[in-house]
Amino acid sequence: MLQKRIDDQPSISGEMVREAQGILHQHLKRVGLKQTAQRDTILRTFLETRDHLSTDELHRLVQKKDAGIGYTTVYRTLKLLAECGLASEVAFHDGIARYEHQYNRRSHHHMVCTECGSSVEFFSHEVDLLEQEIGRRHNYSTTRHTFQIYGVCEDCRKA
Amino acid sequence: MLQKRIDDQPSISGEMVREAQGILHQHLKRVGLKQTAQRDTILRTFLETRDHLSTDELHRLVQKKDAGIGYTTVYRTLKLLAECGLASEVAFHDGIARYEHQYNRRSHHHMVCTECGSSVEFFSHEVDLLEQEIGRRHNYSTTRHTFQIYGVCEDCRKA
DNA sequence: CCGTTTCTGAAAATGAATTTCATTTTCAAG
DNA sequence: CTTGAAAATGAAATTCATTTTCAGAAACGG
Repeated sequence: MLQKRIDDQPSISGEMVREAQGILHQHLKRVGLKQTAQRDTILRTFLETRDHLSTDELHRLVQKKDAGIGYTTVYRTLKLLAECGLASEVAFHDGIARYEHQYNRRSHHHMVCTECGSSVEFFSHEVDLLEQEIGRRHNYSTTRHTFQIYGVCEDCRKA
Repeated sequence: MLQKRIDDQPSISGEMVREAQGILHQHLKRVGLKQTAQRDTILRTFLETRDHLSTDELHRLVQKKDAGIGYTTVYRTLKLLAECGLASEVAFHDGIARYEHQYNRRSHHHMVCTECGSSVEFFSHEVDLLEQEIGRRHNYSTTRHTFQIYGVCEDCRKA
């Protein structure tokens, strides 16, 4: 699935992979879980993409590295990554749960084409401020928000 | 499920029900479908609530009026209502699709308590402007957006 | 090493959403 | 009014992503 990014960075560095792995290992130790080759492979594969991956898509990528790793383990590891802040779920409203990197990423949002499913990321500090303001006004302690715009991209309008 | 509203109106008037029914009937005719007692009952029941209803919840309410109306028909009618702009889907990220009135409602958003599931509605014209601006900037013709804030409400913080 | 705890992955279960299909109803033309 | 073609209905079956189960395998503190 196509995806434009506003903050295109060079692909992930070995440095970042090591740091992320450290975060995962620390999290595992903290909650009394074990560190395994599968979990490391899944994390590495996840970090190497810059897409919004469904469990199924990540599973497919992981299998290219180690065909023995099953869907279930990918599913469970994505939950772990979300737990320790390395990934976060992002819902595009098409019935499939997707995850994206959270580590070292600025808060951002998505605009999704309802024709072809491609997406654009954008940043808006205003939205972050709005979360705080609304929370204050109604006495919620806010933790996060979702903001998505739906529409039709230029290419699909032409076709 | 508790729900605070910013724009509490008196409950729906007979006038509005008739107008909404007109919109539905016109839509049915336009796409070559037929008007039925079930569809009218479902629409009326839907309009009488001020909540975010799942198909299942609406089905339960509808059955109080006509126990013969099945889940499937409610499901299909909700899609019809969404098609003609009387309802719109709103996802609270708990795996259940919900619908709310769209007819005669100002554009609004939700803040949801992740502890008890209660929600507050709020309005923010800024968000509407943002949709337009981002769309223009990236050449999308935007149709809608979703914006939800998640947090913990005052009551749940106390408990 | 050893033993206990956790992990793994195939398969089964879950559950909301959607489709199927036999029957019933609508509605417009005669 | 009929009438019959098209659509609607609703119970049941299906789909499909997600989640759980369970028996064997691997991790790691002692």
